[in-house]
Amino acid sequence: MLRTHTCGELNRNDINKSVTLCGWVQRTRNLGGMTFIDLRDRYGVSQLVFNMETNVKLCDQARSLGREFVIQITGTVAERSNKNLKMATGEIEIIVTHVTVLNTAITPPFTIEDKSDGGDDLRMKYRYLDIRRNPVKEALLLRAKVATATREYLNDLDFCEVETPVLIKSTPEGARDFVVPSRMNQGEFYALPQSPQTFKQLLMVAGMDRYYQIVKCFRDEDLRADRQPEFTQIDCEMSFVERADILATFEGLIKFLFKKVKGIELPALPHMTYADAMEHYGNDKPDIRFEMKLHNIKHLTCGNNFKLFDEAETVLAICVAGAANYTRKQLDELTDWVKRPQIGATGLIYARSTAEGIKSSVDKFFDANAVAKWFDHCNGHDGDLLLILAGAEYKTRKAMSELRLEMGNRLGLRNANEYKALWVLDFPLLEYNEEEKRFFAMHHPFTAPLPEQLHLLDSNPAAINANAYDMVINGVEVGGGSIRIFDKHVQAKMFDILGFTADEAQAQFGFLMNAFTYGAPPHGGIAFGFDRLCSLFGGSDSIRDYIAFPKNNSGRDVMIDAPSSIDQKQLTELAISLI
RNA sequence: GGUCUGGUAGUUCAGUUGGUUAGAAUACAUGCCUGUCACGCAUGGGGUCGCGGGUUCGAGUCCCGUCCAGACCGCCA
Repeated sequence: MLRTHTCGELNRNDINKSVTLCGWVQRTRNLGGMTFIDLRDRYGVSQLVFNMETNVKLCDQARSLGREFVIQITGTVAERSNKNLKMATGEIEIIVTHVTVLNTAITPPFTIEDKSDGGDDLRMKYRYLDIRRNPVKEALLLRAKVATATREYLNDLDFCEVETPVLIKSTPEGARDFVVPSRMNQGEFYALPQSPQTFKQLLMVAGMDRYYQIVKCFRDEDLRADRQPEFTQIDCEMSFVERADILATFEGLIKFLFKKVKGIELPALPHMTYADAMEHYGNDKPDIRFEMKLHNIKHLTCGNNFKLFDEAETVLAICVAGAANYTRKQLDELTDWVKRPQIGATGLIYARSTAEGIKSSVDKFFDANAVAKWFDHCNGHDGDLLLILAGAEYKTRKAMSELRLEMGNRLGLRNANEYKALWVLDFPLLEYNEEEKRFFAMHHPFTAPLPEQLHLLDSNPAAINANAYDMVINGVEVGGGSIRIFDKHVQAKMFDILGFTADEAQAQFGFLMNAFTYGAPPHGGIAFGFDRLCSLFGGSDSIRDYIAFPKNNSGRDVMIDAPSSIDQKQLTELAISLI
């Protein structure tokens, strides 16, 4: 070992010990007769002292050390005369007797400090320097902690971690696949898994009973702050269970993680149906840290010759508690906000309830009594502000959901240190696509209908709810899953409803349907977005902070400059010609 | 595919109505300084104003195009 201790562990108990440390030069403070160096490693920072009176040559050597030089020093731990209580090692310093430069370094493109002067772009290009910084390092350590705790919980419950292949078969449903050409099978392609879905179901057929895997998944879709082309899931599956068993097991997991990682006792997770979530929050992943529910006031607004409301499919209101003092300027600004193309509302109607009475932006059409009824319907009181959007059902509900979250942000109701988790249940099984004139599976084609609705598969499949569930925390979908179809006839019927011919189904998923003929147990599972979970624990909106080497907005790794073109020889081997 | 925002020193940014030699902070270099810890002080070097075109006597500034980055919409079973 090149060192006896780390830079973060020494304290007053180590005084007079002779130690050897290795690390990077964080900063040099040259005071003339005396030089201080902060030496940094993964564990912390220790101050080194060099004194001109004691050793001129050593002092000169210390002064010549540049930022980020890698050095090894030997010296004696001493108590500081001036203590720095802001530092973990601030009571001691090392009186250095010997310095070895292990490596020099050129000046880094940005400062290696907690609050770096580097922009995102630059920090990604030099991610290996970025990770030297505390915030990024801590994020990776947090991630490792979450992974360890996950394995601890699942291993204790006899879950078996199994690796599934990364080179698999492309399937048309769902997200775009990343594809990999096969040299040995020219003209054919592997796909990278969007999830190990079919493999974990096959493991259930194989009798593995309880499986999990912390696994990379790949989706070739456009990116967001919380979406990467390769991301990590905690992928789980269980046999001989019903929905309640899965919910209990993985509610247990999330509670365990909160306890272990954050020291928080999470209360029991409430259950909410998809229908209720859409009605009250306009959203299938409601943020229930605050109320401000959506109310349909269409029935209270008809027949007053106000064309907008009369012709609207839906009139939705939210009651913003205590916001009646919003100024005209603020309301105009909110109106502009909802009119942005991303939200797409045509306008915003508001009403204030104050001690002086009720005033609305539609006073011309509705008297105070009429508007008072709206307030009553929304459980509003004096001092509250009603915000109203009207229009087509789907679009208006979506816009109102966005407005609700925005008001939550503006009023500080979305505290990153407060956690409200819930289960959303009973999603529709199918979605009808108008363009393609066919049904798509809302979750995936292996999701079982609710048992009591199984008979509707023939008569009215659109009315069926899936035996599926999402875990939502603070408005973030952290996990989702379902009880699976394990009957080959039901699975065949499902493919039929989704518009697969028997031959197509056999070609795509024959391996699974064949497996189901050999005795598939009832089973179900769930997958958690591991990166999102980590960012939630870390209190950040961006999962990139919790991924060691993330891709940028355009799916590029700017550090290694990937993707990149390949040479003609490689293309020829693969029998690929570019357009 | 679309909307919006940004691109000026190594870095983070400012730059007025289009007008003299494009600034600040920090980083870097040199010198001074014996208790600093965001050390201090002094001096210095450092610019293809993303790129291309246009308007103009004159463009960092206005216009068009393009590239890059970020946020969002579409997309993400």
